[in-house]
Amino acid sequence: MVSSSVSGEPRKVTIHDVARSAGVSRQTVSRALNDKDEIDGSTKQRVLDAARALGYRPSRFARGLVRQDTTTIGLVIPDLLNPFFTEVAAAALEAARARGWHVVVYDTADRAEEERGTLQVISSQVDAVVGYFSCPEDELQLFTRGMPVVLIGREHHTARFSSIRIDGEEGVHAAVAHLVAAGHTRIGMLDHHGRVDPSIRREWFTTAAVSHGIDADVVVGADQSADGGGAALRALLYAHPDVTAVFTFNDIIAIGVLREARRLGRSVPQDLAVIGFDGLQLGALVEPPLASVALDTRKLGALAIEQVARLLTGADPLAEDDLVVRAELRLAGSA
Amino acid sequence: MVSSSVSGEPRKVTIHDVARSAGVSRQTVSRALNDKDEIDGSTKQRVLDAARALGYRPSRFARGLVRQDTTTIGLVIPDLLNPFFTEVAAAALEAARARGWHVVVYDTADRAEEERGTLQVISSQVDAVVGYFSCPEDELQLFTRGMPVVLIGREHHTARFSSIRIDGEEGVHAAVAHLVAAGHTRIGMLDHHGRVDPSIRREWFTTAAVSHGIDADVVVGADQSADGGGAALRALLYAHPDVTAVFTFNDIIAIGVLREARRLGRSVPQDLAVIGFDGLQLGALVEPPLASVALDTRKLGALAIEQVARLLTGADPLAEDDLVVRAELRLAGSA
DNA sequence: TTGAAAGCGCTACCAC
DNA sequence: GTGGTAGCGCTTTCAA
Repeated sequence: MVSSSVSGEPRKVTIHDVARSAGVSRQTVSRALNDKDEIDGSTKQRVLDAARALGYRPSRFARGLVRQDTTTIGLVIPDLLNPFFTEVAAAALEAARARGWHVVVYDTADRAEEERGTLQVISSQVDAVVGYFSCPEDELQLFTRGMPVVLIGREHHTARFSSIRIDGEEGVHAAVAHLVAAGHTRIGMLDHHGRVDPSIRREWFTTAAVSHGIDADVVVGADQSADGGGAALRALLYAHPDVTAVFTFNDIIAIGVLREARRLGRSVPQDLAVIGFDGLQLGALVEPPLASVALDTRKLGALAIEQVARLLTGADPLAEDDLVVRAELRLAGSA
Repeated sequence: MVSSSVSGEPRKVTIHDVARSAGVSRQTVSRALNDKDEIDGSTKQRVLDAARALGYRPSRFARGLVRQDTTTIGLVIPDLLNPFFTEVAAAALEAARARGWHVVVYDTADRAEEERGTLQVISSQVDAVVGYFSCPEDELQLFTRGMPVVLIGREHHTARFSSIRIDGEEGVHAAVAHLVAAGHTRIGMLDHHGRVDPSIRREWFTTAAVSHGIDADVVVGADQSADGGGAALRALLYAHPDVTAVFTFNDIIAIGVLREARRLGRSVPQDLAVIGFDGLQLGALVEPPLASVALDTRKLGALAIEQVARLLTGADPLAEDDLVVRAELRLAGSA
């Protein structure tokens, strides 16, 4: 039993209803609403009044169907509250706006489940997808069938999707070189933890440390939060009291380190030099300002959007070599 | 002269093309793509192959037209990089996701021009609008004709639009009371500047100060940035060297104050107590942690979405009294 | 200035 | 299991 007109659920007002109510044809309504010239002033007013009275709003689907001129892309972010992703999102938004595109933002809360749900729903809502995904490529491909996809921050390029790779090798090398030149011989790293394998950022650190002839195994895992950074610093200093410099997986962790160092009575950078990774704007707000192996997040977003544009129009996509953002050491008070 | 098939611009592949290519009808294509049961496995595969070969992707407009079940709202934010708006945006996204809605995010870069452009374009892309607008109501109404609109953070409710009001009166009163109880008699405020009239937050401060019998005119304008906060603190201390406590327009400014105080050799909270406004998560990252008259940004976002939902379904909208988020004093290391 | 008709690309509801 | 037909709500020809 389906009673069609229960309370609430006001049936959609269409252009037809407005036409009837104003005593004109649908085309005339369309003319009035779209500010066309070929319409009498009084008729137009009458139509507009009727439309308002009925609470009419044109269907964006019907309209989009007939004049297909809008591009909408989906931006998938693990956590908008994480400043790094905020910066990437802002950059992508800006680049998209420059092209007149619309961006639907999805925050997957860093959960695979949400990621899947987003993928399900996204394919019928956007023309292309940009963002971060942790799920396997097979699954990704399954849900995005044929839709252009650009992954951000993948460690390696993949065969099936375009991706923007982050290359921090030189930057991390420069960071370690700087610390060594400043006289540090025991440099610790606070890697992220929780995943099984060590991060690629740790690999960069290891390579750099080895090439400078210093220990590369003074590493402790940290939760990716300021609190996590603080706790990890304590653990690190407990295990290796002779450490005088720290490189961290990212800036958030580094900020926790700065805070914890102060609480421990260690002054930065005299007693402890700190270099983060990401180059967040946030790093300038703390005291001392955070040195960091910095990523150009705007370039990250712009590149992703550029590649999507090419994929969408069928133009030659950018080659892998061009889809790279290199991190650069940016010195500041903390080192 | 219209040459229809210039290079680039690949004409849209429709379900019809796929049907022809696979030698089936359009309905069968539809069935294959939508995972319906009533289709032979091999047929399905053939259709899927054809679709992929042709690079077919269903039109979201056509699809949306026929099964109108998706709600998309536009979220308009002045600056996504501003942590406060980031928090509001994240909250709105979360609330929208809980309802299965899509959210198109527009960053107006705090420019009236962009705001207008966004408004122009938004009306044909979303079912409702939530967010911040600085343009006059007339203009707003012009562009949003009939579309539900919920304004956030307006100082007063308006007749024409729903709005979520922020009420910091009690919170600011509590902040001043706390400072007075701690023995402070000269409390400065760093207001935002750039606008003509003093902010409503300043009014709250004034009221609270007067009611505690202390000067309410120790006020300096600050740019809404950490640097602005630092500069304003210097100006404030220069003009009023006896100030021992500062209340700021927002947390960003307060964080600049914290940093500047350290540089000036003033320890917080001993030499200078600091209380911000907003209650950003960011406040917990600095040292000492920032005391603040805190807003529940999640409630802000959730309320806005809730009201949009009511407007959209025709349910009874929330009354003005329910569309308020009250700020509460949250003490921390800085005060 | 206005109206009739066609069709955008897709899915739902029937027949077969 | 598959195909025809009829729309979804709108704008764009083209006639009147």
